[in-house]
Amino acid sequence: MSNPFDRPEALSRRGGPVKEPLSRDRIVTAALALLAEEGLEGMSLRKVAAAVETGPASLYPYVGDLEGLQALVLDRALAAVDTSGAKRRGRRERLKAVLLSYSAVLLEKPGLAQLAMPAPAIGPHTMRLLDTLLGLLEEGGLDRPTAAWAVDLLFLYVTSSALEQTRGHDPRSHVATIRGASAADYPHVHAARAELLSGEVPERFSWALDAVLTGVLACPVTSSRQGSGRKSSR
Amino acid sequence: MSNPFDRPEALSRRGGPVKEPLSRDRIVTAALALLAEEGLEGMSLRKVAAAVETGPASLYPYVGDLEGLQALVLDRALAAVDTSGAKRRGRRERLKAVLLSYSAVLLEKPGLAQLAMPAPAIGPHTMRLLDTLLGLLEEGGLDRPTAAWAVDLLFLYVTSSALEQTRGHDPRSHVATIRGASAADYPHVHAARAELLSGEVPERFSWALDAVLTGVLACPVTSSRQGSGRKSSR
DNA sequence: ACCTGAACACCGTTCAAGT
DNA sequence: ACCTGAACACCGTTCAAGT
Repeated sequence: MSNPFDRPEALSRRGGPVKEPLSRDRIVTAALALLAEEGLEGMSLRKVAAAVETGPASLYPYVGDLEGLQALVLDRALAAVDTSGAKRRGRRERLKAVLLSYSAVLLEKPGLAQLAMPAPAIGPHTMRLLDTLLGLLEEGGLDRPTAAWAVDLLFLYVTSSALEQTRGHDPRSHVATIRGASAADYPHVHAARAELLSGEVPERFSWALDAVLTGVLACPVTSSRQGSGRKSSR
Repeated sequence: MSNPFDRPEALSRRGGPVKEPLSRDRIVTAALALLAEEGLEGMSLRKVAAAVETGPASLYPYVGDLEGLQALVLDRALAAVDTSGAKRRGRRERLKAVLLSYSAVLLEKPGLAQLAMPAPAIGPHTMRLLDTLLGLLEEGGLDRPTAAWAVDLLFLYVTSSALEQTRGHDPRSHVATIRGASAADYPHVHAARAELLSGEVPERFSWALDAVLTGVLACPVTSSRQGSGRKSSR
């Protein structure tokens, strides 16, 4: 019952006050704007409250606690994911297009990937994305149990990859650490240091998606055993 | 230069005071204990300082800021990863054994996966793990460019998977959300709801590792093009 | 009854004042 | 010169006092 999407927001009185009344929608909008401008730590309850011109205590009836607000903000942002993917020809291309759109949305605002990583609660837009991916995977020829497990793997990889890209972390330091790896202590890293640092991000991301999709297609879950799935459909 | 492993720690005077002198090692040990007991937010600079009986300002010369302390704690914890993997027969089994050990270490203490996710800085134990994985991938028949990109993919997946497991997040709510998906709004989720929730965690994790490894083996990077890698060895 | 200012119990980081 | 207590500028959350 901790899912903030389930909790009805407090209603403002009819014929309300002169000032624009507070609402969950207004709060989430303000929070998303703050996130875009200042990143995740800029989106504090106190700053959001200030942005809608009230005290921090007033947000609680509308969005619950900080985690609730974050879940609402994430799902609002994911409304921008393009799940149509209609233009591409092959199903695999459509699948990659949806995943790329999801990744692009996460990368658009600085703190979004951080919010998405542990997926605090699933809202309607996240559900739409999940549903689309499941559909494309099944259309692509995966049996249902494999598609169900694969969608988790894909989500996790794309989200964590976006998180890695988002957090600047001065790639400098990693580069320096890898370049500085001695052949004595870390022979494989030393030998592969050029390759470890090679390639542009989109190139690597695209390769990784292809690798995961290829692997998923080649590893049907049902071939071993799959416990609780009820029907062995198709 | 922000890598805390590079910064020499302040030296305590020879023939120091009566009380056990402060040191980076003592601080990191205390912090790791705090992490184990209270989780990530229990490991605040103030609490760590209290644990070593000093004021919060005193930690700065030894570990830098909070991020520095977190990087040191993570790497210390990763010392426990078993990179030998000697017992298993096949190379793929050895690879999986190392990844499972890494995952197990992350899952042992509540906040570790959170620390590892964005990999703030790479310490010696992380490097050892990276080196081992690279070696096993190359032994397994991957060309060097592919192994270099694959190790990133594997790291990201295993770490984010551990993070997902660690953060309790009351799986209840996700279960309820997926169970409650209407056939009208989310047809694929509705149809696959049993499969989405099926399987034990280790089973799913093992399957995902196999899928990723299979995909990686089937998708050599060099087959397309791989920009900056210098030599096309082997 | 609803709303919210002020209070509470924390943070990370800095800096001046002490030894 | 080094070390650190106290101060600074924040947090999320609660609750009593106001309307």
